[in-house]
Amino acid sequence: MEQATRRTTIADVARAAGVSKAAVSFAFNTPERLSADTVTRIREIATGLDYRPDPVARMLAQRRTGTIGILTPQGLDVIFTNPYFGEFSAGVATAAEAAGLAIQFISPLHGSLTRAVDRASVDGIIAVGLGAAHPEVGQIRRSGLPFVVVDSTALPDEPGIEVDDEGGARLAAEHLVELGHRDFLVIGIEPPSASSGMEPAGVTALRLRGYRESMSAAGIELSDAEMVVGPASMEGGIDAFRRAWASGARPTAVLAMSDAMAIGAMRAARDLGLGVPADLSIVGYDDVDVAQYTDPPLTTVHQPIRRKGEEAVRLLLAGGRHRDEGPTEQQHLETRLVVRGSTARAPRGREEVVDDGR
Amino acid sequence: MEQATRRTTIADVARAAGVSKAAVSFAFNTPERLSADTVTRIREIATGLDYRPDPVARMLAQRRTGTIGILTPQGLDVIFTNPYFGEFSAGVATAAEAAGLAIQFISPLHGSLTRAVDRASVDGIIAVGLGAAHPEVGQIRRSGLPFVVVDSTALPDEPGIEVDDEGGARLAAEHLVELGHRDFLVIGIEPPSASSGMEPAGVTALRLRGYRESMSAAGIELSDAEMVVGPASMEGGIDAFRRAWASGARPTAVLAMSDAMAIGAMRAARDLGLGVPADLSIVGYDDVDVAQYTDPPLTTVHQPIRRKGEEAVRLLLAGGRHRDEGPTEQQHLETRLVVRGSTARAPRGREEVVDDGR
DNA sequence: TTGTAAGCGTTATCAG
DNA sequence: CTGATAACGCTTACAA
Repeated sequence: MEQATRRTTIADVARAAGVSKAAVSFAFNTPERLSADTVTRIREIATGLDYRPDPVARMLAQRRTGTIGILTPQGLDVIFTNPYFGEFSAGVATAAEAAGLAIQFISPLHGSLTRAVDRASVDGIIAVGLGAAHPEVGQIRRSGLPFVVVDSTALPDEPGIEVDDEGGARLAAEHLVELGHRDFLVIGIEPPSASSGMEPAGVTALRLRGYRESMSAAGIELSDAEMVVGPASMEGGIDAFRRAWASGARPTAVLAMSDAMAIGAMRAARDLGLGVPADLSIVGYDDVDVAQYTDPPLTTVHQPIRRKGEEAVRLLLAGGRHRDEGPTEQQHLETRLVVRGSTARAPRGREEVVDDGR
Repeated sequence: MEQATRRTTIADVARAAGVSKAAVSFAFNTPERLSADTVTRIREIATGLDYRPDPVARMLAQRRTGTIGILTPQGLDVIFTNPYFGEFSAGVATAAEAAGLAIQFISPLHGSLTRAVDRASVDGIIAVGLGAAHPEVGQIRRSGLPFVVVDSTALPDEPGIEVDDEGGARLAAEHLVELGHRDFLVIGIEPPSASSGMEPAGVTALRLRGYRESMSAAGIELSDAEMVVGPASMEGGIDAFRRAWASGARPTAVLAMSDAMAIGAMRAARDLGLGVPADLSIVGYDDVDVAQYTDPPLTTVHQPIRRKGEEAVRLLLAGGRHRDEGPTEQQHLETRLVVRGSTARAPRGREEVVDDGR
């Protein structure tokens, strides 16, 4: 994979046009500094020679790459196939493109995120799902690169985008409680260290708290046995539900912390002969695009995923955090419940069993 | 978004260690060329000064970026939210990571793909879904960058990955014919120029031919009215089916050229009160992950999406095409039908109406 | 208006 | 075996 022939350089054009390299540069970047006809002459010769400035050389000279990095502790293979992340990236891409910036994914290289950060040539970083345990935050801060964090509640000191995870979870559980459910199964997202999960442990804690608030308001306590975790994927959801079922859980409602897992759980429940929502209600989280296309359509907590991405870029461009700089900026986004078809009143027969719920 | 303080450069380290810049470079890249203790001394000083080589400078000097580009005529927003592309990218990422390469998306910048190509700093390009109408192929070829094409049947002269699109389509239609269906609706992928579609017009033609082959083998001719196109997304599928329905089409089976569209069509059909597969059978194309999780699970044509990505990288690394070089290499991949729950025998009542099929 | 020359931070060449 | 020195290709003060 080597370049075959030598590219035309700015020197070639300069020589051919009988001008200096600077003139050629000006002809492209600051035409107003040159006489109109010199500009056209240079440009003609340049196109004739098929000259295109080398982007790398330009980056070095300008000391900017025109690229912003999306940093994640997960591998690209899981990132690219995760709808939540896809939509987030789409948001980032939209805003970046508008600003004329390219985007680059920074993901563990041969297992090392640190190495990946060192090798990445970007002007700023959007770190998503970084936990407090990730030393990369320090690394980035030391590097002096502006950065913002997303889905990283464990890093309250960093500038970043916040959404009301707890509030959303509260709404989800409340909805179920109002429908008469008392036997729950919570499906959480496994800590990022496990490498295949998509969202950070940070939001897991927050959402769990939200669930609990609504439940205890109704006099329900969630036991440890009523929660199971796994990677935020459809397979993860299937697996999680099966495990819970195998260990005796017989919920009438499940609260999944990601739509992907909710969809998986739905399939697993069906495979076990349960009707959704007749026998089992399911509420997801994120309101990913596909949530509208499952059958039944998924009741879930909506969060503005794409906007999160866009705002992250905006915040980064607006300053992010410079090394040793002042107070941090935070951006808050709303979350709301979207009731669709995967939830219904708790089944009659089961409702009896409720009170010994523990 | 500017860098705050100056980074430590190789010169700083050299000065501090009392050696030349070259020595410092060697200490990291070719330690064996230096005496053991000089190496450790230099390295200590380097880490003490928190020195990390500037990736851009390194790229310029080495004249390689360590990055391969994924080129698409669609915008990143559609790319990132399309499961087919996500899985393909995941494949590319896997192989790239193994080779220590980063990946970069090259997508129209302010509407211009050409501009994006010029600005991209990559060592090689994987172009997906480029039609013959895209002048970028010439641009890349002229640039001397190695490249391979994927999903670009219109470019038979370029090295690339081929899958048996036609054969897969044949199987899909055959399956339906065997189930007694005679009234079809084909949902195709809209030409790339329309900008929101995901897959190229090239495969549309190929798959259509496959459908037709199986049908005419059964004495069925597909009329123009029995085909509708749209962007390869779920919304595209909904819209396509609705349009067809509105203009009077009453098929018992639909052949969708992408799973996303098939899922959308399924939803649209349901919304119109049709049972799937009782009243309407649906076959998709691609066998994207989600196809397993719809209800009913989608019968579809499987193609090895991730492997396509991996093979593309392998082919690129193995040579791709250099400027003005010899014969092209091609890679062929299989395709097969996966029968799941979205297809069933044609409904009795309808089967009568068949023969006036046009 | 245009040219000169000094970087930008590495790696690679080539004497010592 | 080391270590100056020259690329690498472009931008950008500063001169002319």
